[in-house]
Amino acid sequence: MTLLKRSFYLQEDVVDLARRLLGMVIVTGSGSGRTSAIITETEAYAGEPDRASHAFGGRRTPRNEVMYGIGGTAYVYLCYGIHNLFNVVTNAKGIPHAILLRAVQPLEGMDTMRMRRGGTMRELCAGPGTLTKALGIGLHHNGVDLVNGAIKIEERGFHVPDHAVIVGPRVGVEYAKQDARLPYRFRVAKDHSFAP
DNA sequence: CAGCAGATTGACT
DNA sequence: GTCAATCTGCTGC
Repeated sequence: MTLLKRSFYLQEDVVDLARRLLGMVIVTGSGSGRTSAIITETEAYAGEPDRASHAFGGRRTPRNEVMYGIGGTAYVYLCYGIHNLFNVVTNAKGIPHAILLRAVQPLEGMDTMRMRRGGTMRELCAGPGTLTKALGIGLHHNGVDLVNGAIKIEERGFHVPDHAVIVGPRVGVEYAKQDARLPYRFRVAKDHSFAP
């Protein structure tokens, strides 16, 4: 297994990076609270020109400030006042690209995840708000370094072939007018099984 | 400063 | 299917 390097996150094509994050493994916590999961659904947010992005038109607020930081940083924000959503910031400092994680597949620490989710019998990590809860990601992780911090993303050889990838428009961005239907959402087909 | 919509979820009719 | 929960930031008075 290989920790993704800074150079991975500094690449310019955020849509291509969103596709390539599929099959990567996100690791959080430590000791008995260690949890990891395979990334199975992502969405790209392409910075200032993208009407669906928090950084559209160069918008800069306390909330989205870390989007303007260097690639390889975590952007965690509160959505609907309730849910923590986790994004990977990409590209060079000053370019607010980000990739939202919408779903992951539990790999290690499922008992811990279930506890964090309040013992629910539902899917543990099937949405952007639930996966952060299962992985123990909160607002205190906003701005943490993914290359050398409390959250890591690793390449473990879970290859996702193109035929197993479903590409489509992003969810919940109907307000974004002409950008609402861009094919920036990537997800692994449900029947795909990961084999290293 | 009030009102409202939002990269959502889960409980209830 | 409907709706409440409840924080951030934008719009308009």
